[in-house]
Amino acid sequence: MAIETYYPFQECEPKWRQAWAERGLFRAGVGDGRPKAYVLEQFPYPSGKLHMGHVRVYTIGDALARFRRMQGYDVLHPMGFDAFGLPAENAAIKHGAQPGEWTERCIDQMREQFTRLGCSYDWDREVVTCRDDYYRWNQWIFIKMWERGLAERRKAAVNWCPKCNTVLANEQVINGRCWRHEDTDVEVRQLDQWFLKITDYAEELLGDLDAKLAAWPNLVTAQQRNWIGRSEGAEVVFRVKESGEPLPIFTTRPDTLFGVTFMSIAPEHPKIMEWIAGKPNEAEVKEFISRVVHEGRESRTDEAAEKVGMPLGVSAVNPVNDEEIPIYVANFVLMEYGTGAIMAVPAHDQRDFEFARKYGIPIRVVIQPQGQTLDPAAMEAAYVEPGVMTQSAQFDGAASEQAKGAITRWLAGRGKGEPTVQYRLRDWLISRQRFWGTPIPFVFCADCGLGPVPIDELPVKLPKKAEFGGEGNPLASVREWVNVTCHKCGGPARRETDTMDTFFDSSWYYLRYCDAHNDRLPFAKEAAAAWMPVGIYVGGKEHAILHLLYSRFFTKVLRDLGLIELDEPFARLLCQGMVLSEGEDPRTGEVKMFKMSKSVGNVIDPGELMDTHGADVARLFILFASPPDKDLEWSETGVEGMARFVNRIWRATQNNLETLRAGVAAGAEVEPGAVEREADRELLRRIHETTRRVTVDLAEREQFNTAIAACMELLNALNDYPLREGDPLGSRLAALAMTRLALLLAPFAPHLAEEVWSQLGREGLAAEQPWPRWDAAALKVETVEIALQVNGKVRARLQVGVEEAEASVRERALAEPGVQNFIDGKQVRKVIYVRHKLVNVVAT
RNA sequence: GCCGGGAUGGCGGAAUUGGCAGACGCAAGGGACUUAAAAUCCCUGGCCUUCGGGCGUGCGGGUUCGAGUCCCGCUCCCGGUACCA
Repeated sequence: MAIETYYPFQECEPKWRQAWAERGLFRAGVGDGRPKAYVLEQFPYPSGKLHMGHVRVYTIGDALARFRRMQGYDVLHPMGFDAFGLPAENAAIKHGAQPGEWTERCIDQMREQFTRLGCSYDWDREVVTCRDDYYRWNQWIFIKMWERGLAERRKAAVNWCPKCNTVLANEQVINGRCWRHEDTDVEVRQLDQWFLKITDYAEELLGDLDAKLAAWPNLVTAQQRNWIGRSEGAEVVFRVKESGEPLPIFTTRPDTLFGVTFMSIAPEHPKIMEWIAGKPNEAEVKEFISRVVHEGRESRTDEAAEKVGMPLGVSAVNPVNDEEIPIYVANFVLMEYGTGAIMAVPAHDQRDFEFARKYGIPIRVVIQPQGQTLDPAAMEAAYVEPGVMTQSAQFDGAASEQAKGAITRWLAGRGKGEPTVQYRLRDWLISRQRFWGTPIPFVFCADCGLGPVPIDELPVKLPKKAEFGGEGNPLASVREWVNVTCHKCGGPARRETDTMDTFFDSSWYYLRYCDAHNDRLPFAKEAAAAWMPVGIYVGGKEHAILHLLYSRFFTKVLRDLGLIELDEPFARLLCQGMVLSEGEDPRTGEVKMFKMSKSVGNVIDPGELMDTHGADVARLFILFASPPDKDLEWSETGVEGMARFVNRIWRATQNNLETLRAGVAAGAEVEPGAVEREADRELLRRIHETTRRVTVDLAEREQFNTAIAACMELLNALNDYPLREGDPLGSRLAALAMTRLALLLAPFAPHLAEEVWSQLGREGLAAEQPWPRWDAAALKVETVEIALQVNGKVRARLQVGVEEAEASVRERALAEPGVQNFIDGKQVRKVIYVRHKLVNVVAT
């Protein structure tokens, strides 16, 4: 009989995908009372092509979903497309197509690739954000937010990317540059824009990180904590000497108030122009401000940038001691944070210190380090640590940490200040001057002003066609779309042409999956309650702030709108690492591991990989090569090694097909009590041990690499097992091992699992089998090998009975020649006994 | 600077609660089969060694009978973030 040496994945894989589809195995919520589980991966932008990073996330998610399904859960494992956004619009400009047509083509291609990878999605629930049956609910939610005062249009200094031709959210500005255009500095413009008041939720977003997201990676919660940036301090009301008007500042160091020797305010501060109008220094100050502002935010906010300023010729009065101090305009003060004005304490703040030295402003020490005395003239840097209060009137001698509260209370008692909390988090700017997004459903009427489109007129659909490539937002040039009649007065009105940030779309899509076809609401409350929260969410850490923070915000808003009863959307979060491969740095020529990218020339195409080795080898390799949260180093030889593993399984099946089938026919279940021979017991123990390890790795640890390693060990054990002709128990055992291996591999290599399952003559599909259980009785051994140590070093080993008494083990251990040699001539001080592990003899 | 993560053979990585470091795989060397190669199968392998043993998880200390694992102090690497008052 000719034996097939290679697993014929080309024939097997499509066959099993069809079988799954026909059985409808992946449909969720078919109402049979099984417990529910929600496994979700971040949906992709439909570029048209899966890259290796996609393969990694979706393989991880699919393995978890398949596992839970076999465990008996009713699993919701959906997929969709984050389909609005600039690339489609750029493609439209480049190829002369409409963004919608281009996007739908890409979606078809990607859906095909997902299927080819063997992903077990419930496609009935597909969500595509650029279709009006989805984005109408964006508009609906937006209007509900507006009604609650959570969405508003206002004039503000906003970030503008000249390449995207649109504004950006704060979260989309990285080091002063556009998140999509690393080479493009963001400009600041004063514009009327739509904001979502995420700052209203700052405290809850922060608090729930600790209270409810203990199962999230530290990396993500820490980044969110930083981003929200809560600072406790005090608002202190200084007064302008000349006019008496209040000039509040925010500080986290009220303990240093007596050391204030000047004040700095932001160049954009609205008071400046009032103060200098008609003064001799007016031209000079204006020139300075103009220079600083034009210098650009990027260089101005660089910490290394020189601190420069200019006195305004106006003084402030310090509320703690009525001292008059000069007010400077300074380049490093930000208008957006606090009040745009800061009290300056050169002795205890490094920036103020540098500034004071540069402009000859006095430095007054008000906090002394324990047991030392600082001399302002000799200081080389500000002293920023806590210490003992000095030169601070009645607070002298107190610990500075205590004085913070004391001084704040003193101020509050006199109406000169109060404790406050500042956040770094800014409101979310969500309007974009682009075509390919959800139209913001508002209308401007010259008489009635700004108003929402009535709910029953939603969706406001994008026009089917627009002209791309011209100036500005293409939407604005579609006259018949823009010009409408006001629903209040019937007069002429104009649609808002801004569209929503695509992060709006992705902030609630996971809820839509719960009830994807609802045409009355975004989703029914009961449907969301049935599935939410997402049990495990798999995705990249690049969304640690953006998408994950916005989604948390939306969940809380939707809760407050009464749509759900849920505080946090994602119970667990798994952030997978990047896929790297060897490449050559285009600049330095250095050869090392890089993230796959065209510029480095180290991209591996998943399509080609699946052509060569099949989907299962791709899946297995990507899960095996590295733990999921670490970066993965691509290795062609590693992939080949995985193909060898798959072929070994195949051969182990084919070489003994008759025997294995006979074993299956005879009932491939073997009770632990029924085995006598050592080799049989060993194989049975291995089967159960592997079951245990794979189950624990999947259920509790999300460690696929060790789970697959365990499967490899089981195969090795089976290959070493002396399977003989005419040994019914042996053939049943081997059949059990092989069928078990198929089931344990089913989450990782689903096609292969089906093929082995069916080759061995088992009924049904592997994917619908219950997840195997392990039997503790089969894990039992009669003897274990323990280590014998002398002074902590292993000197011998000993086989001991599992039930053997401690005294007996101690006695035999001491009698071992390997131990005796090392305690000879020494005195035994102590003998440590650890059951089933070791005996350690302490001798000197 | 601050926050988070890491450092284990030639390489990717294991070690689940403080208990035999290096599972599993890759690469390597040797052998079998073959006219030959590929494929496959078998064997070897942390380093050093005077073959007794010694040394080994980034470095230096500590706790412990025992430390990759816990504590203190460093170094380096990766990621995030930063004139945030």
